[in-house]
Amino acid sequence: MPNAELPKAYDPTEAEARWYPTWMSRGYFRAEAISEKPPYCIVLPPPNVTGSLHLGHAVPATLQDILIRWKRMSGFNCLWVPGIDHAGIATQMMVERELKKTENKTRQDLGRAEFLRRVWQWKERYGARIAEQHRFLGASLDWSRERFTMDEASSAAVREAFVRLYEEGLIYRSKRLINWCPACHTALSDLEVEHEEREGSLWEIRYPIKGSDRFLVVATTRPETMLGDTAVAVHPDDPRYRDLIGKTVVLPLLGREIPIIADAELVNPEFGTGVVKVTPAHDFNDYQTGLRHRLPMISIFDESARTTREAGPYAGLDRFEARKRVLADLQAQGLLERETKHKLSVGLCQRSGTVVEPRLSLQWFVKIESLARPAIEAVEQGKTRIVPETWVATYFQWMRNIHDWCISRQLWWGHQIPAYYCKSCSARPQRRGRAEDPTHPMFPEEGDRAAPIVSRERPAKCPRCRGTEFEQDPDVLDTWFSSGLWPFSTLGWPKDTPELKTFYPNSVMETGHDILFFWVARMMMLGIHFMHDVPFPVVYLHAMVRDEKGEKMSKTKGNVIDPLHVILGAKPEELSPSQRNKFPQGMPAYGADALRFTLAALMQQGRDIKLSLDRVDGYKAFANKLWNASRFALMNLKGLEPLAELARDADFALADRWVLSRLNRTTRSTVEALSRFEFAEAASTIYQFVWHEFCDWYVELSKGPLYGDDAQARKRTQSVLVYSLDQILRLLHPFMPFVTEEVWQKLPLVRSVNSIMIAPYPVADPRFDDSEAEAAMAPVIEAIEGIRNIRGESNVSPSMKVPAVIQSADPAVRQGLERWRHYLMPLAGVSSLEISAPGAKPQQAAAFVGVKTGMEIFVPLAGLIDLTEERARLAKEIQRVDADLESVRRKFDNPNFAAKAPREVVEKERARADELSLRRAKLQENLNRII
RNA sequence: GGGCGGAUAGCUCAGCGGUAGAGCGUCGCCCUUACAAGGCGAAUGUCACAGGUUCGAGCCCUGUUCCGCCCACCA
Repeated sequence: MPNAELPKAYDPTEAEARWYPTWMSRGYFRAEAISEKPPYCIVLPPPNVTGSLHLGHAVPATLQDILIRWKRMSGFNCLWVPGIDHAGIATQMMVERELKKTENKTRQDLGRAEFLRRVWQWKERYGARIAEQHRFLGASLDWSRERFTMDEASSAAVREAFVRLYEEGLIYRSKRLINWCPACHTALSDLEVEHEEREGSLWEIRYPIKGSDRFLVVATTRPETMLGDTAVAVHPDDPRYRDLIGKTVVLPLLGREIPIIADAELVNPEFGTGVVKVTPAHDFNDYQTGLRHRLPMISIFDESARTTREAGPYAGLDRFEARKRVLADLQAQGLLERETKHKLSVGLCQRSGTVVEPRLSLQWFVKIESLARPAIEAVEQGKTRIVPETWVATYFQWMRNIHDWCISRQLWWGHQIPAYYCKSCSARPQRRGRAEDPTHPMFPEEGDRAAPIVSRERPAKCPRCRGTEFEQDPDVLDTWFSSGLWPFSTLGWPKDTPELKTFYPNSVMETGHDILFFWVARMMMLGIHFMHDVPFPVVYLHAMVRDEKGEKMSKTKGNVIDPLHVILGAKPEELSPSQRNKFPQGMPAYGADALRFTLAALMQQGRDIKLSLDRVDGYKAFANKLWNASRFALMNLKGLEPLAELARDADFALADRWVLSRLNRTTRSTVEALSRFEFAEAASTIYQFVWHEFCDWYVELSKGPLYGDDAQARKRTQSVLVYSLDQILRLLHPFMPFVTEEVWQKLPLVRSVNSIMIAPYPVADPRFDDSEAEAAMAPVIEAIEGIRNIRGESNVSPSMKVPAVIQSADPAVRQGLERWRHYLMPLAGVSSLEISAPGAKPQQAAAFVGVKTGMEIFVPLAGLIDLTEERARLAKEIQRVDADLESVRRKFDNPNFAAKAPREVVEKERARADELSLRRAKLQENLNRII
C-alpha cells in the first residue's frame, strides 16, 4: 500500500511547491463574470510597488484568502482581485534613491520620459516579485484579472472621475497655503503630514511701535518667518494693547511698516505676550488671519525652503540657517527679549521625514463636504458596517472635520492631470519654483486666471482661440485618488461591464486600520458618488503586525521579515543582522500553512499583534500533527472501500458518537466565528478539536477496534476516522490550504471534485449533536485522567501497567465505566480494573477523587508510592478544595445572595458546595488512611 | 488640546457580571508500533492602583498611574 510510505514528518516546502501551480492551471481561482452562484468579491488592497512584501502584507493576503476559500467552498462565485499600487511619491523616491546610488544621477539628469521608463522597469521587477510572494502564501487570487493603478483601464477611470468631478464643480484649482515638502518638492495632503512632538524654544522679540519709543513684544517659535510678517495681532479685548490697534509697528531687520490688527480668533491673550506676529504665507493660522484682514502674503521661502529675495539681506539661506542669522542680529540689536524652552509639534513629510513647510501655491483640490456627507450617512444608517466597531467613532470624527483634499503633486510618477493649457491664448501654468509676486497676492475667491481645458483626451482645438498647441498640466494626482476608485475601476468602470453588475458592491473590504482615512474613507466617498451605492457592506480592519518586541516593522530598523524567508527558510547570509542573531544557522522553512495559521490565530481584534516566530513553529508542529494523525489512519484502513457518506444509522460506539458530536460542534463554532470575522476564534476552535479531542482521544480510542478482531467494529471505526478527517481537512482548508489538499488527496473518498479547494465546506448537522454521548464520556475521561494523575505524580513509567479500583456511589457511573472499561484500561495503562460501590478501600493505594462525579480511584502501588509525597499531594488538594469551599460559603453567608441572585445560580452554587464537601470528605478520609 | 486602545501566569494573549483560561516557555516521567515537531503528568496569578454600583466585579461606573496609537493650524 502506498499509504505506508508516507514520510514520518510533513515537508511543507515540497507539497506547497506542487499544489499552487496545479490549482492555477485548473482555473480554480477564476471567477465567472456571470454566474448562477451568488457573488462574493474582495479586492486586495493593492500593495505599493515600492519594493517587495514584508510580513505585514501576509495578513491581508491570509485573511482574505481564508474568506475567499471559505466562501468558494460554500458555493459562491468568488472574485478576489489582485493588484498593485503605483504609490506615486514613495516609488518615485525609491527609484530616485537607486538612481543616485547606482548612477549618481538625479531624475532631472534623465528627463521626465527617461525617468518614467526607469520607474516602469522598477514596477515590472517588484510587481513580479509581489505576485510571486502572494503565490507562495497560497493566495487564491484571480490572476486573469490582475490590475495596476496605472494600467490603461485604471488611467481611463481616473481621467473619467477627474473630468466628471471637475464638471460637477467638485474639483477646482486654487492658490492656497498647502503642506509642502522641501525635499520632495511637492505638495502633500494633510494626511501625508505626520506630527511629532519636539523640544523647541519660544522667543520673545521686540517690534518697535512707529512714532514712539515703545515696543510690542511678540512670541514666536519660528523667528525666521518674521521676514514674511505682514501684521502684528492682539486680542481686541486685551486692555494692555487696545489703544494700539490700528497703529503701525516697524518690522525689525527689514524695516517694513506693518499694521497692528485685532483678531479674536488668532490671539489668545493668556499665551506668551498676547501679541502674535502674522506671517500669512507660512503658517496656517496666519493664513486664515491674512484672508480675514486682506493682508499681503509674502513668500520668503522657495521650493527647497531657502529664503527668496523677499528676505532681503537674508536671501539665499536655508531656513534653519536663516533662523540663526535672524536671532543673532536681533540679539545684537537688543531686540531679543528672552528665550524659553517650549514643546511644539512639527509636521514631517510621511515619506522623506523632512520638516514640512506651509507654502502658498496653485494646486488642485477636491471639494469634500458634499462627498463626505453621504459617506457619513452610509455608516450611520448601517449600509456599511465597520468591524471592529471601535473604529466607527474614529471614522466619524475624521469625516465630520474633513478639509478639502489637495490632490495635485509636483511629481513625475503618477496620473498626469487631464488639464490642458492652450499655448496661444491662455496663461501658462505657473512655475512653482518661483516666488509668488508679493504685491499681488492671489486670493482663492479671485478665481483662476489661467483656466485650463479639462478633458478626457487631449483637446484638438482650443474653443477660445482655435489654437491647436496644448501643454498638459505637469502635475500628477495623489496616489490615493486612483486607489479610491479601486472597488469599481477594477471591475471595468466607467464601462458598463458584467463584472461591475455582478461584483459591485464588493462583499467586504478587508484592510489595515492604518489606511482607514487614506483609503477606506476615499473609497466610500467616491464609490457612493460614482456608483450611487456603497462600495462594500462591511469594512473589516485588521490589526497591524509588529515584531516580537512590539515595534513597527521598518527597513531602517532592520526588523522587516520577508514572508518567503518564513515560508521557504533562509540562509544566514540572506537574513538581516538582528535575525541572524536569532537564527545563526539560518531560518528554518516553516511553510505557508504555518505562517497563515499563526496570523489567523493571532488576529484578535486589538490594534496590533506581535508576531513571534516561535508561534509559527508551534503551528508548523500542528500541521505535522495533522499529517501524522492522517498517516495513522491511512496505515489502518485496510479493507475499507472509498467512503461516500457516513451511514447515520450505524451502530456507533460511544467514542464514535462522542467524536462526531464534538466535530459537529466544532464545525458550527468555526462557521459562526468566520461569519463574525473572528479569525483567531475559528483557528483555535479547530486547533483545540483536532489536537486535543480528535488526536488525544479519538485516535487513541480507535486503536482498540482497529487492532481488534471485530471486523464490523473495525470498519465502523475506519469510516468514522475517514469521515472525521475529511471534515477536519475541509474545515481547515481555508487556513492551511496546502497540507489539507495534500492529505485529502490520499484519503479513500468517493469524490465529486478532484480538489479540496472546490469541495463543499462542512455544515453542522444537528443530527450529530449528541449531548448524551458527551455526558457519557465525561466519567470515562475523568477516570483515565485520575489514574494518569496518580501515575504521573508517582513517576510510574508508562510501560508499567498498574491495577486500579474505582468506587462510585452512582450506579449510572459504575455502569458506564463497566461498559467502557476497554476504553479506560489501555489509555490509563491499567492491568486490572475493579469497579464497585464505595466500600473497603485498598491498602497501600494512592487515591484520587473525581471532581464532578466524586468517584474515588485507587491505584495500589505498594512499594512504588512515596507515602510522604502522597500525603502532601492529598493535603494540598484538600487545601485547594477548602479555598473553593470558602468562596462558596461566603456567598451563602450573605443572606442577600439566596434572596436576590437568580435561582439557577443559587442552585448551581449549592450543588457545587455539596460536590466540594463530598470531595473534601473523601480526600480527608484517604489522607487519614495513610497517616 | 481632543479621541481611542492596552495593563490578567515567566512570555504572547483569550475571557467582559456567577468555580481565573489557552498557547509558548519551565519542571518531572517516557523513544507506549501516527507524530520526540511527540506522549503523560505538574507548578505558576493581591486579574495596574483607588473608590463606587451589585447578593456577587478582571468583567460595569468614576478617578489615578504607566504604555501605545490616532486626530488637531494655538504663536
